[in-house]
Amino acid sequence: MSKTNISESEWIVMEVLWDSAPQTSQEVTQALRSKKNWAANTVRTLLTRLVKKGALKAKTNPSGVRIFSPKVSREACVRAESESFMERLFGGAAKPLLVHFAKNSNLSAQDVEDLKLLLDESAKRDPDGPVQDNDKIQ
Amino acid sequence: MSKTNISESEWIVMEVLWDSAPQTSQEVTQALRSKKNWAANTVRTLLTRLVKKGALKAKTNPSGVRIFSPKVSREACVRAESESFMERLFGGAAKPLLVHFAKNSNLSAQDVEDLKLLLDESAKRDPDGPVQDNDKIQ
DNA sequence: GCCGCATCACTACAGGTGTAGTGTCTCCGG
DNA sequence: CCGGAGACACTACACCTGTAGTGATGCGGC
Repeated sequence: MSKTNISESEWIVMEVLWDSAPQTSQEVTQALRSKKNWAANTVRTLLTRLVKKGALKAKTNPSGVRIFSPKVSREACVRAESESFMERLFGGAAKPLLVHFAKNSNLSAQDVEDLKLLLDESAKRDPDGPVQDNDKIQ
Repeated sequence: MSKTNISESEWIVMEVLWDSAPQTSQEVTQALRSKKNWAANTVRTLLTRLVKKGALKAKTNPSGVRIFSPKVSREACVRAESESFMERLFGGAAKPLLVHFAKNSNLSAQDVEDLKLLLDESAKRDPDGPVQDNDKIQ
């Protein structure tokens, strides 16, 4: 629920807040000055929209300045986005996705090692493996 | 280039055409009837937009009926979408992405085996691994 | 005490999306 | 030859996005 739908620009703003919170709109604008040269009002609009969407919470201090903090964790959002991405492009199945990225990326030998270890652990956590996640493939 | 920006609904239509082409708008509508109960006009609109975007090509037969085929390959689109997804959520780095999906999916033991083999191959293709794909991380 | 700067809420506006409805034309069956 | 079934191009329209501009307001300095 709370289908938090964060757009691309909004995501960039969220990153700043996930990186360090709480921050005022001015601080966020500053933090973004290098990558996106957005007008202060643009950032404010994005912040306001994110509050309305429930992704951020804002406290207004005595002088009326809003101070923003994330209300949803980066992890949760990444999971949600990843889920929908996997659904869209790979019919909801993780394996083809992993195959795709494993093939299309240049991983260092070290990366490959790390990933293999991780896969082993995942196999250990789930010894006999799911029959098939048919429930997800619908 | 040809920044083909395919929206979510459009993607669903593309899947049908990637699956089997060429098809008329009616055939596509039929094919989608089960998952999305779209009006024929809705499908037509999506098809038209996709042609305008250059993702599909249409031939009009003598009786004025358009027959659609993909103009871009599914593979290329998946690559492009994956690229931008990886950029957005994982700063363009494949490894954290793979880690994320490896952790958050239930893979069967068989899947894990397959993936490990694939990783090995990828390591073989690229024996010493890239120093780091700094060129991509910008 | 007044001015300017920062901040806020509100408004704007064009282009993309989701989801059709309308008006027109054409072809096939009677 | 006419009417209905489909197809087509256009139009519609609300909501989302990206990117601000405006007008009110309050605080800190002179």
